[in-house]
Amino acid sequence: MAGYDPKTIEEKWQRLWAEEKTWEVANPGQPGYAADKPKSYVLEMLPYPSGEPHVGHLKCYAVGDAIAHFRRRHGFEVIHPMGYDSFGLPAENNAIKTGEPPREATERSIASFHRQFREWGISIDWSRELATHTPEYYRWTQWIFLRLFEQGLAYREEAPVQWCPKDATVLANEQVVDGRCERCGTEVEQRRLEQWFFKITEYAERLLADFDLLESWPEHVVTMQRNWIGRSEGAEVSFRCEELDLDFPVFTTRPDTLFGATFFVLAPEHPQLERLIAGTPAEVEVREYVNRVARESVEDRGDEERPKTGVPLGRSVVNPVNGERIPMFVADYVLMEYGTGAIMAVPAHDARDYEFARAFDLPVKRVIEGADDDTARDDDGLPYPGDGPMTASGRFDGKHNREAYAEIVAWLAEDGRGEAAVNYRLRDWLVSRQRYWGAPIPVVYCDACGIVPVPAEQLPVELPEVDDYAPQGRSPLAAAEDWVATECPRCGAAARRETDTMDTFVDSSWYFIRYLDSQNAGAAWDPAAADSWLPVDQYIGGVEHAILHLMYARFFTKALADLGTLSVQEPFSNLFTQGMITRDGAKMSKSKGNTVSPAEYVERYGADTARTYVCFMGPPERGGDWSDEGVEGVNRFLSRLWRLCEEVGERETAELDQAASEGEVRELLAKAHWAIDKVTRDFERGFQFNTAISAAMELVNEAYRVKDGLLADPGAAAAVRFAAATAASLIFPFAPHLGAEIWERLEGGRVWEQPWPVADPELLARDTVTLVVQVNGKLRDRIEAAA
RNA sequence: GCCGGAGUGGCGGAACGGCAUACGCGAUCGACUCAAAAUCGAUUGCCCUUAGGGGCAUGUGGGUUCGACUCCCACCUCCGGCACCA
Repeated sequence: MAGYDPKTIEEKWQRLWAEEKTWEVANPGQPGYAADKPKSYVLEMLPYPSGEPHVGHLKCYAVGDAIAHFRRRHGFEVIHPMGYDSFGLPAENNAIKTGEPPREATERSIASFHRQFREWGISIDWSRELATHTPEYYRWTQWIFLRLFEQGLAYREEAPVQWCPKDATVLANEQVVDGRCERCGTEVEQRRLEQWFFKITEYAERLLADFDLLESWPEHVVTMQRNWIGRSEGAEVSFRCEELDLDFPVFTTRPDTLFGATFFVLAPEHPQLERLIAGTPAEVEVREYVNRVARESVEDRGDEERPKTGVPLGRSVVNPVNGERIPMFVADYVLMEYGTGAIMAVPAHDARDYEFARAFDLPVKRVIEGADDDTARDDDGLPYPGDGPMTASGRFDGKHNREAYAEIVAWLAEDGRGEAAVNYRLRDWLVSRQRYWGAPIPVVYCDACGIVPVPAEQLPVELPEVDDYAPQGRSPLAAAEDWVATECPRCGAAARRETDTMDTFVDSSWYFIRYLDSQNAGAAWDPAAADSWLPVDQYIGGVEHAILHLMYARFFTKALADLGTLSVQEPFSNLFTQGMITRDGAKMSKSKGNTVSPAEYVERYGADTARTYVCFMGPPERGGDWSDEGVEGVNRFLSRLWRLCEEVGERETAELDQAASEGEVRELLAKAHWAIDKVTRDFERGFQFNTAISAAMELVNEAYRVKDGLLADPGAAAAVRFAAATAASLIFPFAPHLGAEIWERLEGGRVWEQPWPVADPELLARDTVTLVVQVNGKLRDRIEAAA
């Protein structure tokens, strides 16, 4: 009698799945297409191939694979693909450090990921595998770029951008965290550069509205995106500088406080600033201030604690509601990126304006009375951000400010002094990267024709080989002179290629569509394939992508739908975010030396143990601390299940019906049905795999309790066999090799071809309804009424 | 400051408003061993009691209910996100 030997079992089934291509599914029009089955697209976020897979990957794919298996056994045709997000900075930085070309390091890593995914026994349709760094893939990334360009959704513009001096590249706003580069932690600087942008702001409203189309996303992810988009309702109001005949529109969420504006502030980057100060006494001081601000780090500038600074311009604007002339300032607390880069300052009702007014000794004019019970902040209760009746506001005096709000906007709109407006915090997506290891932007610059898109038939614009990957403030591609020099596709004259590459988030914004038709050399995808599988029914990944990747992919889906190439508005109808695994309570990192190598555990305990453990640690959406003892515990359980199977496998067993009479045996059968019911419910309740696995453990424990002394009886042996087979069936989504092996030994055939077991309500009732013990009159009445 | 999420044994964590603490880990004792490992069995929320038994426990304080970890109100603590966004 051999013990549980995962190596033999796992190799056997992995070979079989590979040979039989068990998990491959066909598209419409292909042989084997399951037209009559409901479809389900189960997808885990594709890995970024750098080095070896870590436990985060193990958890993500173990959870995703369990979901895929559940869906299959609930009668769905499941598409479950895999690929690699293989462009990006780490491979390039490694190249700069070691001299190894990024392609080589990346492809080695991909090979390792691929091999380990197979060793984990993940049920992937490998015929659809893709890697975003291959010309076969990025050709279509470029194609999408050009479609967006045609629609005006990709545009080139000079803009102040976030620049990381260490990585020598610009970053998207989303990649700047606390004023630092998300990747390397260096403080970012501001620079003005010509860059490519995607006009995601045009979709701000739809990105917000279409949360309604989603079936199930974690509330906090939706909230994070909502905050990021940052929709504010208010009004745009024009203030006029009469001396220079210039209008300065401002955005305000508080048009009801317009009468309280006592000064006016421009951002240091405001384009009209130069005109306002040229030749005035303020000129020198303002320039110095602007230069000083420009040198400051984004982080320092964003510090709320810092005292307010600024410089008067010596100019004034007229408040359109009352004709008052109010002085103009430049101050760094006003941001060029938000609104119009200029504000009307209402110190009585805004904390920042109030602070500035105190620092510069400016008048504070209250226009909204506080409620009676308002506890004063300062001696006079200002700044007061709340509601109340209007005062010092001309014809609006005495009205409640909420009421006056709409009336003031309407009044301004009558003669074009202002109008209702909506503003977003969201900015356009900066996609240019002055880096080598990315998809080249498929554009040519011609002296005569300007920006010329590369014609579709000339795609892909292949990434050339270079020797030096180190960026020097321009893309390393600029050094590939032969490649840069080209001819204009429009007029044939000498022209130069764009040398920037695309942000890798562009690559990953559409990969889930390419999976559906990844071998298609003639198109990005076949619309019939996309229609048949999209949207992704269940998306699984880390919460760290809550804003970046998930919002970009939503934007792409909408833009592609508008182009007529997709028929869905949202890419992922259900999202599941798995929690992070820590070790000794800390985030794993190589520098801390607390990493866990999945390969090591798979080698020692087998993939089934490793996979089941990460699903058992706790609720999968929550994080958990890795524990070697916990792994042992799961391994113990699988070994016990194996032993149960071996022992019962040697016995004569009767028909289950004949066994079902005796008390203990009946109890075991009830337990099996309870476990079936529990695992099913835990899955449906949001992938509560930890408790589902617990139920399987309880079933095995119960089988052991019953087994001793009863196995000699063929009837009892049949019940134990039933319990073992049931446990194997239930555990299959987590430990597929062992589940398949035990099922084959006890029942014959393939467990994944069995429909998911359904609990017998009669046997269930026995276990669950006996719980009413100390019943009082009322409850007993209710039970009797029900019975 | 704003927005989310969470508070249950020594630990991870279970509980359609109905036996709180399932399952796992750890710990203690025992069986098998020359011994260890593995395996198997027993015990394991806290306090009191020789025992039988009793008392107290789901962050804190109230409320609804025959009955509350669960629902309602207030508060405390921790974690995550956003933050000079006008």
